[in-house]
Amino acid sequence: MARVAWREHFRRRSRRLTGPRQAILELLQLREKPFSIKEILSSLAGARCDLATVYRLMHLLEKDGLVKRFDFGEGAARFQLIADGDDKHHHHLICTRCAEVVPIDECFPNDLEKQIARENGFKSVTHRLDFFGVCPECQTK
Amino acid sequence: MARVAWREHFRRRSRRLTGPRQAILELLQLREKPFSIKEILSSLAGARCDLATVYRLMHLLEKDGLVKRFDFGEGAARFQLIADGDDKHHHHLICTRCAEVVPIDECFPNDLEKQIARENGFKSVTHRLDFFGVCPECQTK
DNA sequence: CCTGCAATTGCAAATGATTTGCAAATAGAG
DNA sequence: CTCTATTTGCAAATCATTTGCAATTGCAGG
Repeated sequence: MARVAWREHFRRRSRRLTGPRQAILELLQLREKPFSIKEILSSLAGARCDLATVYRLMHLLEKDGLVKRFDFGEGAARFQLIADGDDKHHHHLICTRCAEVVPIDECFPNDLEKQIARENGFKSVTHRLDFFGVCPECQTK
Repeated sequence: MARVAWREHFRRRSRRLTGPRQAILELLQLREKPFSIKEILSSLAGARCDLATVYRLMHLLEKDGLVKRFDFGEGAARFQLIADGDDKHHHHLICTRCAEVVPIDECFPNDLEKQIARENGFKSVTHRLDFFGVCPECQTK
């Protein structure tokens, strides 16, 4: 999602593209890895802004579907800009060292999920599937 | 894991089977669903004990492999006694209403995991797979 | 370009989960 | 029954996240 798109997106919802917001959005699109709130804050060197502002913006972007929230079990959430058209069900391969996230299209077989639901009498069954490992880059360090 | 086994397990590690510990262990084995710390504390009606004691015991039991920690994304951890011999890789079907947990033997195909690792150059790849839905019991409420 | 006001921000205090320091209590080996 | 290392309770500390509120500031409209 490009700069122009934000302006559009924001205007349509009568949301203001303020300094902090622009800085954070620019930062988010620099890298495809999800950022933690702390990373965002410390990477905002010049355009420092408040912790609460970052949290508030992440909530907003998440609600608007511009950002995806991750929980890698680190005790703090991570956020990543959602690429254009990237709104289908898929999974992630996460580097446990650097938090790089690779989208994975392979999915747990749908039939198997239905079977599991049926066998146990559960309804509305969904699943969460993530892979954890060490990325090529981190293997060399 | 039965009462006798704890005593044994504890003694071997020179850990003391105190009042609070017994009460919590008894409670944990009452139900197969994982407990949150708050549930443990409030269910300990008679034998009330300190919050810190519960947290400390859960850490200890987790380290000893007597208890499994769950994170259902509720913002607080849950813990469940590990059944005898239940130490193999498996997944869970979790009721989003009552937190009941059903162990699931079906697993994400190993070959597919290897393939994903290979295709992306990742090493030491593992996965986390959980199913969420509404259990039979909760469907009737 | 200027104005008005609702949307935002910064700051500090509140929350909620979890952890920790420490002195008092106590299990259990001998 | 004694002695000591292990535990406990309590209070204060941490950490991530949220919230109240007064001060700021986009931006729609003149």
